Amino acid sequence: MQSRKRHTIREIAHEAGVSIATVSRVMNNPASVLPSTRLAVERVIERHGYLSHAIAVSLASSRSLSIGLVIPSITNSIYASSTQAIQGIAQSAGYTVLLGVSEFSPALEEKLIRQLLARRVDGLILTGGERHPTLYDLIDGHGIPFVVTWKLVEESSRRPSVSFDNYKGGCMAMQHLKDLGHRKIALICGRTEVNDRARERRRAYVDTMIEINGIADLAAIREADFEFDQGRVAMRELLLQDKSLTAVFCANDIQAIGALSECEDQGLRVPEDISIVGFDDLPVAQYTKPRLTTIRVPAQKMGELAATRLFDAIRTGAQAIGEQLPIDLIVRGSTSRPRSLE
Amino acid sequence: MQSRKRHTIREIAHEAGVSIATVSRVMNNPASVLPSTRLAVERVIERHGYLSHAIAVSLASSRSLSIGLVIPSITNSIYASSTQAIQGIAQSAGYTVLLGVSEFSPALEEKLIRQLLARRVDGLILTGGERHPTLYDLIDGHGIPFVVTWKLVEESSRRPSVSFDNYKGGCMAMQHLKDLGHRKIALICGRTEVNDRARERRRAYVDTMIEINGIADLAAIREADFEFDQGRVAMRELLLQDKSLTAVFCANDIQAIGALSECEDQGLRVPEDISIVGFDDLPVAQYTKPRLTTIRVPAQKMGELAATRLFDAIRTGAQAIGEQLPIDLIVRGSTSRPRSLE
DNA sequence: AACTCATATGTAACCGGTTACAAAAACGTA
DNA sequence: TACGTTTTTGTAACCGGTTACATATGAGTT
Repeated sequence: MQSRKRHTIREIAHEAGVSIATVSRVMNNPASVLPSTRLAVERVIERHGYLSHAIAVSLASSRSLSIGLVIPSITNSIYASSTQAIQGIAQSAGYTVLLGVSEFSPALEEKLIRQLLARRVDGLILTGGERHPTLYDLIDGHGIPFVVTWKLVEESSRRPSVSFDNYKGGCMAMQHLKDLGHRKIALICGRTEVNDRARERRRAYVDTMIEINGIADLAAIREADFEFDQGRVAMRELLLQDKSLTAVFCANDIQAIGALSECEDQGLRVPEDISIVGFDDLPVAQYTKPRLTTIRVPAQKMGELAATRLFDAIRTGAQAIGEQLPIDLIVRGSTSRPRSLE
Repeated sequence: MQSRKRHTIREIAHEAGVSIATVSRVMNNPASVLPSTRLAVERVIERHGYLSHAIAVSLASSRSLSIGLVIPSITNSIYASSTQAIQGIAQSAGYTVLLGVSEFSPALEEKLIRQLLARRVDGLILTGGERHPTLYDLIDGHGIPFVVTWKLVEESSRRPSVSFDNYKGGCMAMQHLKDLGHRKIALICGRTEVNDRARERRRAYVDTMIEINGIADLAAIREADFEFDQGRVAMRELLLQDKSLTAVFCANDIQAIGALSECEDQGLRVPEDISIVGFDDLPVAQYTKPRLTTIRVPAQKMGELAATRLFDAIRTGAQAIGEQLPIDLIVRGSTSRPRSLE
């Protein structure tokens, strides 16, 4: 059908015996062209398998029809599901998603954001709210809308976030353990120095521990990467350190599953000997043994809403509108009253 | 620092008192500019937070510095890990990844590929090998290199694939069950009409069953989506239908975990009462109870190699070079000899 | 001083579209 | 038939860079 040579609008126009403007119209606003002309042009386009040069279109029209998405990781399936949702909305709006993965590195994230701005994305979806103010200035300077996900940002900051409250979620998890009667609770979470979501959850842990015991023992905190094995190792260390532990709050399900597995390997029964609460409610949390008590976060919904709000902002030219989404404690089989209270 | 107004190379040039060509050189080939001039220009660039307009750069230089990646799903973490690998390689080569998610729909996939071609990606990474020949013609017509992943394509087809052999993997899994002494084996797999990987694995099942029993019972095959719950439902149906089943080959780990959970709920012990083999070796396969016997596929390695080969092809202008990657049977706790042979 | 040659910079055509505006064609009406 | 309107099409400036080529500058040689 199509030959090796790349076709341009001028060639199509010439062959159809019309001007380039007419070809452009046929592609963008067919109703504005006489049906007979349109048909003739369409035939030529079809015959050559002509696809308009989206880059040239972007340059000329100064709309890129693309948005940038920066996430810390894809393999952590919790980000995958919001990404998938964003992707779906963007796709059906005719937008392409330019993906950046920051691997939890602020420097890399900044580089990616610059790259995306250089590509003149029409909008930006970011993960987490913590970054250097000049980076926000840079984004503002380009006058493109953005929304922050996975991290609630105060209204007043003028940085719209479509997210849930990580601190609140952490409190719900901890409160659950407290209500069950646990006092000796440890924490396994992500690396707070590069992850403001983990930091919020950790803050919830600390505050609740102070509420319970008047003091929070920092030695009962383990920070690690989002991998099953890291959860396992952290759990092992905690058990070694304090035999009297009755519960662990794992600030994400991946680490919780690792911890769960370690307990089992050590002959500890969950929840009889030790209770475990996760965070995220990954699909797999219903398939562990026992099933995981966890905090359900609306990852997919958040992705959809973030994308929707971003497109609204792109359309109206105003700033995106943030929103706080609800979260739930999902009680399953991995938590119960501690032994001593049975 | 930077004002609301967008800056162009001409403004920078004017302010630095040089020509636009010089600014362009400072950005692309600093060594070709006198240090004093360069410094002056860089200062102006810095002061305004100027980022060159990547779209204009692409148009003028006819390189987009982007590649397209089309996958059927992100949430299935097996695609996530190859995607992450591709992303990493691309990023460090200064390329941006344009992501398309086809949701296992051939029509949507075609639309996405057209969109990516229109955006003039410098190369394309596709998932699976099966698509309409005219679509391949379209890609060839644009003269850009591509590589197929997740599906081995015959050398002769001139469609380079960086992949492993799904059929072989299926045979390894089935052979394992056969060697253990199983005869009544069921299959749970993906939807073969839209997934050529599932089709290959299914073919392996059928061939091995014929090898074992002289015939393959199609009633023992369940096709479903990649979700835990679908694996569970399929397993339930199979158990209802044939009590004498001693093993199930689940052509992916997600469904295998669902099936495992269903067995447990029904009071069947794995592997004593029933053996289960998965496929993919997701990280979580080591965290089920019992741990999952499965086929390890080199998802990450495949992503890295696919990207590397694609960039080689982009650089040389030749077609990409395919490669077959090895796979392994990982025997864990979910398989054993059937009861009758104990 | 005159001439070469290498290096640094500038000029302008070009990449492939969009779109404001002008021109032409078609239509309705007095 | 002539004229004002509306509809359809064409012309050309523009989007913001790259890059081939031309020109200017300066060092080195005789």
